[in-house]
Amino acid sequence: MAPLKEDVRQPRRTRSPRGQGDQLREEILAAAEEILIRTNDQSALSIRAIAAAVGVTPPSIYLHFADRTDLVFQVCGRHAEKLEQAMAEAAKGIEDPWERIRRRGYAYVRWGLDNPEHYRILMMSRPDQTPVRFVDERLADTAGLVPVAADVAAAVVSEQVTDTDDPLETTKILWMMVHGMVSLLISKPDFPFRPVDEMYESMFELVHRGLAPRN
Amino acid sequence: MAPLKEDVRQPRRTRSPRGQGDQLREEILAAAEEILIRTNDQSALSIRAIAAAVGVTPPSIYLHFADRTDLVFQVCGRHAEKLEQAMAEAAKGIEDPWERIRRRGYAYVRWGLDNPEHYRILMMSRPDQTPVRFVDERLADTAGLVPVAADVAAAVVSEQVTDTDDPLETTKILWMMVHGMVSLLISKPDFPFRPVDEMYESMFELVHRGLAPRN
DNA sequence: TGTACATCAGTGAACGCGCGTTCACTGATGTAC
DNA sequence: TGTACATCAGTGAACGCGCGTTCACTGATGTAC
Repeated sequence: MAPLKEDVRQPRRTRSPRGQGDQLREEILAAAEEILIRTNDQSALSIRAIAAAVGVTPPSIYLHFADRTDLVFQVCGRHAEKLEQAMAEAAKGIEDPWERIRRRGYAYVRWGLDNPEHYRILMMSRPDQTPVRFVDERLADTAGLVPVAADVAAAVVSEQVTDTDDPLETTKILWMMVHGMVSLLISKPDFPFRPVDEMYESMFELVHRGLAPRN
Repeated sequence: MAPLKEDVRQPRRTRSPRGQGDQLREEILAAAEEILIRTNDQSALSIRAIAAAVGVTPPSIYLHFADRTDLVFQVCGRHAEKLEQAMAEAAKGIEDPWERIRRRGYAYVRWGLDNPEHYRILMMSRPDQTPVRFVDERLADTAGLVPVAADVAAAVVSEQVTDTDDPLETTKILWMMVHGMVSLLISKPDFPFRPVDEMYESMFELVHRGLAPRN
């Protein structure tokens, strides 16, 4: 075992003025965020490491979070919102349902690749290491499934998609596909894949043809 | 932290006769296997837990494995072979390339769901926690990509598939899709998915239509 | 205006845990002479 | 046939590590009277 410990201890933080105790809370979340991005390793997110990064002692963390799990989950939550936002942003102003789906999917893939460790916690972790709201049906909102399902339904109406399946179920299949792309790229960074954009277009094209009505 | 430690310590193992030292090696791998299946948790696979399960002291492990990583990777290796075998088995005796692809894909999904923690180690872990041979291009053999690519090529020849793309690249897309299905089902066991078989058929049908030539 | 007191935002030291790994050893069994 | 010796398959005790968490405390700041 390497006994090395990259110590990013900050100088001791000056105490918050009375009434502004919640400020530390924000700093803790920000530091956790930063550690996650820098190390790309969830296990580096220890109470002690965070405390050191903030410039505070470990017990201080407990003034704002019940335990480590609570803290990690809150970090997650913040990012899940960003994923949703990214997807919504991508579809904004676009009318064509297929194009909306395409863009949302791409935004999903991009977000995952840009935030690999967040994506890993949210979507690739053991269920007991994932916030409750990301394990069951409530996930549907978070993963942005519902809006996509609406687009699929709209595509059915405009006869761009065959009416063979429940839109939400079709959406889950699409989710699996983009998830497969993101997670494989994250887990196998050295595998000779083509550039993401190309692969995404190939996959989307395939799906497009697969769902389009036969003429 | 729960101070509980499920102790599955076995009675002390009787020493192997002279010349049969390698027997312990097999017992260690078997015990590791068993722990992985029982706990479904890679982190439960500690040197100490394995030693306890075999009925031997921790240092004995080092008589047969360089370190923990070595051990875990060897456990992986064994299972990767089984995955390959399962896929080969599934296609045996089938002539139609598409049907071969369909069966191989299904075998892949099934194997992953039947061996979730093995699948997790092989395909969903951080690259530095995965055996070297499963991170780069050598993976292509292991994940069973090459035979599938051959089937895709055969399908192109028999005009069941449009000749738009490199068969191996198409296969990688297919891999992403089945991987997405397996890994999402593993990570989100409480999410309301339809039964695997149904989902797999939906997905395969979509792919089938997507790759088939327009008539 | 002065002072006792409550509150707030933390600190310091310690707890017990499981972990991978090392090192010197032991004791049975086979082999050479 | 007897005995010294090498080898083999392990053991026992300890190392130092980082971890989450608890507990009694401190010292500045505001508030009540």
